Amino acid sequence: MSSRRAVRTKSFVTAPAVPEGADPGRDDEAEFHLADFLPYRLSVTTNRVSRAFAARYSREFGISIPEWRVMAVLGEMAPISSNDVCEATAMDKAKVSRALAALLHRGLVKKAPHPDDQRLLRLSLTAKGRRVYAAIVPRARQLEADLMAGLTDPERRQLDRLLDKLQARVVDLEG
Amino acid sequence: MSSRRAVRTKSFVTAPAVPEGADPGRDDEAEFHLADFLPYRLSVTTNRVSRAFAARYSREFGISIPEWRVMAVLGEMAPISSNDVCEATAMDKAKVSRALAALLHRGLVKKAPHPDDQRLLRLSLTAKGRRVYAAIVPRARQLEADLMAGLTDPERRQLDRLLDKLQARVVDLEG
DNA sequence: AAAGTATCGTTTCAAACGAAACGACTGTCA
DNA sequence: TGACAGTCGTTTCGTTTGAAACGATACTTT
Repeated sequence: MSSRRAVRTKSFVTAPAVPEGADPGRDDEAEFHLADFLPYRLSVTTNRVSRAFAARYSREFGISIPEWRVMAVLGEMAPISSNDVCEATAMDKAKVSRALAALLHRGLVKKAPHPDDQRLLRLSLTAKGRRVYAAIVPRARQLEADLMAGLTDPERRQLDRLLDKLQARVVDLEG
Repeated sequence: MSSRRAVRTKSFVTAPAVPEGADPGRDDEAEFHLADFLPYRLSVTTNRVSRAFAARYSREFGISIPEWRVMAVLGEMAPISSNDVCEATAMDKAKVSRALAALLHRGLVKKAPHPDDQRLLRLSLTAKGRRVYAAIVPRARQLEADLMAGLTDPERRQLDRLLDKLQARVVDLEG
């Protein structure tokens, strides 16, 4: 693959690659190409992945991604509080609250007051919720496997490592 | 890094790691950990990157990410149509239309009718838009460099390759 | 104990979103 | 030519989003 920039098939573009204002004689400032810009590429790829997964979860289980995340952490470490869910899912509390409302309404999750601190909830899956969870987990694994099918094992480990590094880096950048 | 699962500092969790319903005796079905689930990790990392970048663009140039993307492709290949912008930015036409409205309003972009096809727009940066563009591009490059600072050159190339592969893969998954 | 501060989860609010409807224009086919 | 189908960009509609306000509970300080 020489360049990532797609050949646009139906375009009337006839302009030179260098915009009017630029001095074509010198290019110490190389052109900027959005298609090669990592944050852009990261965003596009990730959004596509999220959309594809959301479509599957919705079609097969009638569940959204925020709801799936909540179920995932409840299946993993219930009983926990809403705040704990926030931390474990990297979602803000409003989003978690809304996802929980939907899951409670559908009887997949139950909440009880925490005995020692009335501000906290004790959230867990219901029996029905556990059944759904048991059905989703293998499906999620399968989808992940499909997504990673083009990668070798060392590549997957590498991707994992690289995401860790970016993650660490962006935490600085945010502050 | 042995495990990615964070030690939650303030939690009342006392439940066993294996949920009630599971049979602790056999674990042919290994536990599922959201924190190790690639689509989740991809999403969290990317969203953080996007938020960090959005904050910078907004603070330093008063511009949103959709607006920045539109300016980026216009700086790169104006004059083009709105549809061309859609393709080049991977945004849907409504989003592009709204970003354009804002940029037109601020005098950073101009639009003209296409002479051969009255349905099409001929979009390009204004002189002011080009000045802003010239200011943002190096800044974007700098932010990208900051983000990638923890990676070696081979790692960056590898990340690029891996994103390409995922991208190719997810296009299948979507259909 | 009373007052002041902090935390938890819900709700409100305005902004941003994508899907779909739309008007305007072009190309096709009879 | 006239109908019909397709494309382009805008707008509308209902949903989702995060920030902030909120009531309720817990902790701290006096």
